[in-house]
Amino acid sequence: MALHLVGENIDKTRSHYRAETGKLVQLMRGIYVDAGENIEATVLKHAVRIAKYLYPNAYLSAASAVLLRPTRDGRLFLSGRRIQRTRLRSLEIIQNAAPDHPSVAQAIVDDGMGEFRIDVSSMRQRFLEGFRLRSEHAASIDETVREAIANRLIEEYGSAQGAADATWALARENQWYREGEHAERFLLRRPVTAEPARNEAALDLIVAWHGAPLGKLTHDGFEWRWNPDDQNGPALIRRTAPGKLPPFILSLLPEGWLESVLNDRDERAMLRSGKRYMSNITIVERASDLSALPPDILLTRLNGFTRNSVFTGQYVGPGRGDLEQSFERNLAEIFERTDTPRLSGVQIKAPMFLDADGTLSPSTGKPFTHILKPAGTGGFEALPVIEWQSLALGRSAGFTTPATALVPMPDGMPPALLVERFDIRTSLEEKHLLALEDFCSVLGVATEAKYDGTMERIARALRPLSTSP
DNA sequence: GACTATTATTACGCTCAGGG
DNA sequence: CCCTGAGCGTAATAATAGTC
Repeated sequence: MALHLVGENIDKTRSHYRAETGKLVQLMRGIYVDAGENIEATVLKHAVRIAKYLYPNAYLSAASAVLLRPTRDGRLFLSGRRIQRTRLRSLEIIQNAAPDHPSVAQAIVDDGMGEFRIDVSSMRQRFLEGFRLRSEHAASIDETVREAIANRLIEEYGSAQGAADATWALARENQWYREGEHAERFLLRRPVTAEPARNEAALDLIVAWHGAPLGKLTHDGFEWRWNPDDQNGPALIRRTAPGKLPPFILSLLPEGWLESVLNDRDERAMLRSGKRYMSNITIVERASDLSALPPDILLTRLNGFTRNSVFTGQYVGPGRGDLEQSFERNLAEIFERTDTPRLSGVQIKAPMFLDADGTLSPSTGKPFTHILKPAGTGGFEALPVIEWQSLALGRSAGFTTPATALVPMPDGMPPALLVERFDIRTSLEEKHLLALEDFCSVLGVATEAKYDGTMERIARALRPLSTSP
């Protein structure tokens, strides 16, 4: 590792000591490089990382937003609150003042020291930046790059007029009227040449509900896009914040324990590593994958294998094993396969399948009919029993509750709670199709803010959506 | 762990080049 | 000739790397 940043991968005392003993060379306050290596090359290689370290609030703009590295002559373009020029050896970081409401997206950059995220100008923003007057940023966008951006915009918005309208919307917000006008003229004047430039990092996923495609979810390296198919069913997935993952999809993604177990870097990696989700949703890369996945249909009911609220079938899921291996690690292993359903929610849960002879096994490659909630550790051992108790109380008070049972667990573990899914079909002929949506996705609230809501807020959000308020 | 020195941030004023 | 926008410098202040 050739670059050392105080507060990121080295601490201030160590960096000072190593600089004093000649092992490191200080370039600027907080920025060090190995003394033995080619300093010029190191600076240029990690230019974006250095820029983010120095100016955490600025975003990459103009040519740098396209390249995600400095230009050939060593210039890196940022936009932020103020104008600032910083020179580090052969690298020049040029910052200009950002407009009031810039449109930025996140890009993922890997300079050999690991991936990190940085804000960059969106396509529309970049296009407008190219028409700024007397700006070095604008000059960095040459004719071919401008042409490429225009093509991407036309592709994204369907037509030159659509792209011009979208660009105008952003221009108006920032009072960049002159730039908006130039951009429109550029888009409408030129003959439309169809040369779809595809990004290697792009992702093209099919989202299906009960096995039938609902639409396409694409990621172009910067932003998510949701394109629904023509259909007459309910609009299950609404796109609220442009460029972001639709909240409905976001609410299906693993969180808490499962998220840490899967160890996926971001939403893209998560969606690529899993195929099956709650609410009868499948997300796959190829249409052929859809038919290969088992349909989630409830054929064996739990009450057939329950006596006195205790499960009487055979549990063949993961156990604790010998002392070395923990149950959580064994459970995590079933999620290594992409056809194991993913569950949202913070607690530990496992997707299970109950077959006709009462065998309860993980849903890997099998239908997902029941949810197993094992006991936690560190004071949460009794949670399944408490949850079972609450459901039983609710049932006797007249509430409709799903079928539940306590499952005796192997290796001396406390019992787990088994809950029957009520959102899946009970036969192939069944015409009722259900989907569940949590209020995070209805309200468009980040999953971290899950427990911050109020009843009033929920009621207000529900009223305009409901057909029988 | 506490003090010192450097740098980002902010506001404001000045200059320069285009445009009307 | 004036107005406007981009870029730069300066001074005061806040944050934190550097130093002991």
